[in-house]
Amino acid sequence: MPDSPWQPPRILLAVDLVILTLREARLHILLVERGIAPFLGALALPGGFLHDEHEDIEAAARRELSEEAGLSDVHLEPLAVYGEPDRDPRGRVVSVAYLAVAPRLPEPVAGTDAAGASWMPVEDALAPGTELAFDHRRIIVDGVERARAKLEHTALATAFCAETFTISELQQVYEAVWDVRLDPRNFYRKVQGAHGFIVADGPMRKTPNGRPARLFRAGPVHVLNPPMTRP
Amino acid sequence: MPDSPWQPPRILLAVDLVILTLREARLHILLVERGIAPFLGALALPGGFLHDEHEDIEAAARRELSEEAGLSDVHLEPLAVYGEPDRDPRGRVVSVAYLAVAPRLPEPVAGTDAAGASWMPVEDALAPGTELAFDHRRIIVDGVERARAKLEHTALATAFCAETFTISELQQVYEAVWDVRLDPRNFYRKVQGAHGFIVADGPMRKTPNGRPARLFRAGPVHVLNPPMTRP
DNA sequence: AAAATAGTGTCTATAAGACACTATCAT
DNA sequence: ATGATAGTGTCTTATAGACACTATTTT
Repeated sequence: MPDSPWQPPRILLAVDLVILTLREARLHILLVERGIAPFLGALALPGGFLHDEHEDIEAAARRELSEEAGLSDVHLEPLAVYGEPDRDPRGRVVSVAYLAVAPRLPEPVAGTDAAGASWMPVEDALAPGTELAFDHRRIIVDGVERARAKLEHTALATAFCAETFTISELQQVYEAVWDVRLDPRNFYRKVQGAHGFIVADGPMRKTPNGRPARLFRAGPVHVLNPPMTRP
Repeated sequence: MPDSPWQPPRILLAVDLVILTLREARLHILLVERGIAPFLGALALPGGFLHDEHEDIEAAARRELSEEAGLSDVHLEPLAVYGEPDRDPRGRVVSVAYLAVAPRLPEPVAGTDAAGASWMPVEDALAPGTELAFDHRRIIVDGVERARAKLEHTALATAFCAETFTISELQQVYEAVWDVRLDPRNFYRKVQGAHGFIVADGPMRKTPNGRPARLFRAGPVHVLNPPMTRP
């Protein structure tokens, strides 16, 4: 008697989000505390399963971004796929990870699903003592490394800033993500030399302390030329 | 009465392979002609569905590499995920694309599943007149762009070469993938200056025409420092 | 010898980092 | 005035490309 015809297996598809922002000049990531097994109580990336068979994957990522983090209109890009057969003890789950970058914002909105989410310095999140669910440590490492690399030759840094920003605020982004100190004077000329990276936003000014700085906004160019080289 | 509890949807997972090599100093890609609908008769990337629920995704890519292309032991790395809801008319299929780079090889082995596969210049594959299945044109573009970018700061170029190679062979890789002409003398010094990129393979020699060249093999370093900059 | 490719040396234009200096604010 | 940050100018050094030149082979 003939075998029943071979059918490809069906698997579960999840999205996970590495959401980065800057707080107090340090790189932070948004993590949620898991309320159910497995990894109950451990920290995890915001994310979840595809809602239905026809949902677009990036749309699912934006939905989770909104539901779990209360964020919209932030930079979002595919990061990688994580599909090890045993990465989820409940069964075969393939996850598409996204990298999101948000400007400086207040705490995750309490009273929403985002209430369980909190910003944590990336350094702490990756410290040996921090218990992270699934393979999320690896995903965070990959996401941070992606951000570091993209700062070099794309305008990603502006996604960490508000609509308008000063050059020294932009410098803080580079210093926090790369974890280095940069010379403000050379940084100033370098960032100005990358055509279309940033454009002046009127002769407006601002006053933290010291001479007021000119305000800029993200320019039309997303690929930096020349690139910002890491020391 | 209560709704039945929500269950996440299950989807089909495929792998697709962008397999690049060098033939006659031009960048080629391995394509198969589809023998079944949809896109019957169109060219497509080698690939297929996950075999069973427990198969590792990269293992599936290597399996297809062997079954459809007769290749083993070649460079293989994840490229991206393609999951548009309507990318496959048969239903929801999410594909994980891989980039493979093979050294110069004879034709795909006839008499195997690879018989239907053939090497084609990338330029021809991407020409407007070429009919490609699914979203494979986009995947090829992404794969080639990935190769171009990785040549700059990794040792990927050596994956296009045999075990040992001359510096001018390595230069041909860069010229074909980047589609530029490079000065052999500056290339020579530059490639030598990237520590650990290539190492001499004895004082051996070789004879195409002109002075014999020294032979090298891939060095231990995979991240180039300084990088090979594109003109 | 001529042609061809391998390999070395050197010059020049440019870019990157160090850092002195000026400008404009708060106190 | 002092301190702080913004912004400009300049010098030095490292690097990328142009290209002359030597070396070693085949025909």
